[in-house]
Amino acid sequence: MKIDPNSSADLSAQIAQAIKDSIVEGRLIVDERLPSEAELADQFQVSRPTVREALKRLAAQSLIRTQRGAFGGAFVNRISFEDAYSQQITTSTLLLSMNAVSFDTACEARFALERACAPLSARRRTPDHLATMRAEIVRQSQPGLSDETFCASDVTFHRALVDGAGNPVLSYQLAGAVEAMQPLMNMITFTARSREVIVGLHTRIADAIEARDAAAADTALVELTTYTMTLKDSVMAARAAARETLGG
Amino acid sequence: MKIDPNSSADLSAQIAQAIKDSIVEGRLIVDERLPSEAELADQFQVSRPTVREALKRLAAQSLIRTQRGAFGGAFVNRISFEDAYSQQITTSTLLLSMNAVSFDTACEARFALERACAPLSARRRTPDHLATMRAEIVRQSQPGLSDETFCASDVTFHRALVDGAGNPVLSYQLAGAVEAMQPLMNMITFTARSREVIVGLHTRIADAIEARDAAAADTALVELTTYTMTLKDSVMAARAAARETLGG
DNA sequence: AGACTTTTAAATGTCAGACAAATAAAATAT
DNA sequence: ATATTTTATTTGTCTGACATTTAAAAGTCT
Repeated sequence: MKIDPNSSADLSAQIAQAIKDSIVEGRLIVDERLPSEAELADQFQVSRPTVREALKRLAAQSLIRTQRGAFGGAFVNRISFEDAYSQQITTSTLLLSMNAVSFDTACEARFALERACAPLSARRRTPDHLATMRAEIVRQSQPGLSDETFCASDVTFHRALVDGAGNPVLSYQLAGAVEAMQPLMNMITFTARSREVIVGLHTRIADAIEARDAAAADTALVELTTYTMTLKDSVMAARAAARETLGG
Repeated sequence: MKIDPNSSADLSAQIAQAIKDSIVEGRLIVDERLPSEAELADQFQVSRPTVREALKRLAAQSLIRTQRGAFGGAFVNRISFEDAYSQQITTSTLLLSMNAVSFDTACEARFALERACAPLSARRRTPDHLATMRAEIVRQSQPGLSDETFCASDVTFHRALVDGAGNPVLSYQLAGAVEAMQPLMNMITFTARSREVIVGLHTRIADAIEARDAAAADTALVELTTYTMTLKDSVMAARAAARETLGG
């Protein structure tokens, strides 16, 4: 692990990259202890605060964890799905909220990925997954639900569908797509009528998953996609009209 | 933004979380300048090194960037797809390499997601995407290619297929799944015979995408999935047999 | 001998103060 | 008007110190 003191990059960034490379390429293995901060400072010929900044960069990516006290130190972390989930959700949310992505693009990606999970979910879902879906459908049918609650329930429903596939990698990938869409979905479920339609489609999806009927699940998902896009278009049109009225 | 000095968590972690929340929830917007390190230290009632550790955590997640000099400082970063890609790839690679995921699970996820892209790619692929796919097929047909080169080309081929869908969110999601699989794929393409079959299937996929035939592309992808799993099983069996011989 | 308590050493967490280096605005000189 | 120099601000880095945590080691009591 070498660093270049004359490089334009920060020393702490270079050190973090060097250690990261060691982890990714397997030179440092899970639960292995890194040298102490003082030793690292000595090895890289920098001060301890610089080493610490590098270690904090790695900790922020869940690549290491630190423990205080004698025989403490920095240890290579076995990255968990939970860690990966939350990173994924944060990144996806920011990508969408910073307007780098249109609603259409995000929506298309989300439903394309979800359709990929549906056949697997039809085959492998457990009674637990089904129970979650049914429970959320009941919740969504309650009158007077806030948009936030409705959409949170929507997310739970779809995550149960995805988790039903029994593939943690798919769950991890979809977590970002589904959760990040929630704020965007909030704005299109404000009428009782649109909620009714969504609940109806959710019921058809749950029925199909229960019957292990992949084709029916796919059909319902496609309809939900189409309906979501339609709703979004009408919301946009209504807003444009409102602006027109105000402007004129 | 408040922090609790008596909490068990590090001050720098708390500060990083507080600022992160401000960004995710929109109180800090893209390109907005954060207070200087000295001001932050004052606000949070901590020292500058502690503030710096917090900022480095955020920089590691591409949430902020820093600039030296007068009128420099820390600015909220507009997260780019490139940043998101590389984070995604690192996380996925680590998840797989740390053995949290079996080959079967990773493979299933990868091809399920890829099948989700294929119909979109058949509809929207540009001549550029097709040209990349064809070029990589030619490369893969060359004799004497190293496993690494063959698999790197494989990744490029599949990324062209995915990018053909013209949906950056899908490309971003798939980047992790496809790239992270590469090291695992390396071990199953060591015979000329298996490469021939893979190239044949790639050709069928490219043909289908060129003809905008989504169904044919899907069929070929399914066959590629099956074949990949078969190859992996035979590799595993061969290894087990080799161990048996050595052990007996 | 065994169980409990105290000591100790090592490591991270935090702080204070200083200087270096970069950078853009402001002031100055041409 | 342009080019150069100065200056103030801010991040990057270093040194040295102390606080806190922790587990092993040593000591003490039964």
